[in-house]
Amino acid sequence: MVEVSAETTRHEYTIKEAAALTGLPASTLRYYESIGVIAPVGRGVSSGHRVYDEEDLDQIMWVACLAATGMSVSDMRTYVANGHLGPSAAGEQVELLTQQQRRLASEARQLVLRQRYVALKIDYWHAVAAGDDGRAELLSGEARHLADEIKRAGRS
Amino acid sequence: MVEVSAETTRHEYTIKEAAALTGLPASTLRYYESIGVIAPVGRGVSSGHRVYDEEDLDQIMWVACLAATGMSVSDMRTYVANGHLGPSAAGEQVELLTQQQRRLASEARQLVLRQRYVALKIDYWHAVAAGDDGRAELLSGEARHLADEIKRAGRS
DNA sequence: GCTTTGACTTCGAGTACTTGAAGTTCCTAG
DNA sequence: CTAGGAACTTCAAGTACTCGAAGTCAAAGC
Repeated sequence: MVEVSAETTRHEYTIKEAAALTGLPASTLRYYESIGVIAPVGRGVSSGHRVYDEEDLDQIMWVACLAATGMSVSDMRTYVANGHLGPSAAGEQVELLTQQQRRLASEARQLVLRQRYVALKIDYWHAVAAGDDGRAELLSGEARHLADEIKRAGRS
Repeated sequence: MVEVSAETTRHEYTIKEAAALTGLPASTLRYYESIGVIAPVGRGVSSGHRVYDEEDLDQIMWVACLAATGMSVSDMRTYVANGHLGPSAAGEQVELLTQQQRRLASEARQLVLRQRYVALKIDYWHAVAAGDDGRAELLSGEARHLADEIKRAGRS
């Protein structure tokens, strides 16, 4: 069907793979493309399906960083249009990726707290079901304390 | 203007105070009330403004916790409704919470992989900026390998 | 060769807030 | 007592996805 490229092996990805790689859902990738935040992606000749290459992935990663730092889509569009995107802005890329790294770390911390909170609540309801009011009371207090911790972590 | 409280001090709060105490914006409190996630709040007789008491605050705290764990509003509504039923609804509560726990665990796995990916991308751009094409190539390959891993994890 | 399965496509509607407009009401100060 | 401003009210529209329906395309099984 498709003849093999003679020289470089060009890595290509489906939208699902691109989504897994960049952390953005496939629906969001389509949405971003439709509103012009990311450049139009190439299509498979016969299928019409989106085909992402490494360059696309770098671009999406960059946009994902902008989105993660709380930039609105209209601002992102402007920023991307102003040519801040691409290898020439490597320094800027690193800075935003570092920011993204911090955000992911914070997200991970919050996730752990939430997991503990949910686990606590499950214990609580088990205690209630077992009629152990003393233990239920204790766990309820613990959950409340943890809720405060979650809120504190969320503000950071 | 000084009210003569007969016995106990009844704590009452404006929507702004309730927002500050529970961590949810005032607009969200109004929204949650309008869709029935929290019970209708009492109103000032002459002003028509919302007046929150301690019980309201407890309920909102609880809903804020559910929201923080990423639960949908319709699930929250069910959950809160069941909460008033006491121990008899414990089974359903546990089921909902266990579902939430699984979701959070999967999210955590994805997060770790994404952190590694971003770290790799930072190293990559450092290498590009330094003109170290060999290292850049190497890191690019590693990123691709990690991409496969993320792809595998995404299927679970 | 045909059919089924599954991933992709677009498009329009739904979700969970969020913001803005326009209109009260509360409070403070002159 | 009255004027001004902050804070509240509702309601409508905007935002940034997110989902479901209906259709297309390609490889695997019979």
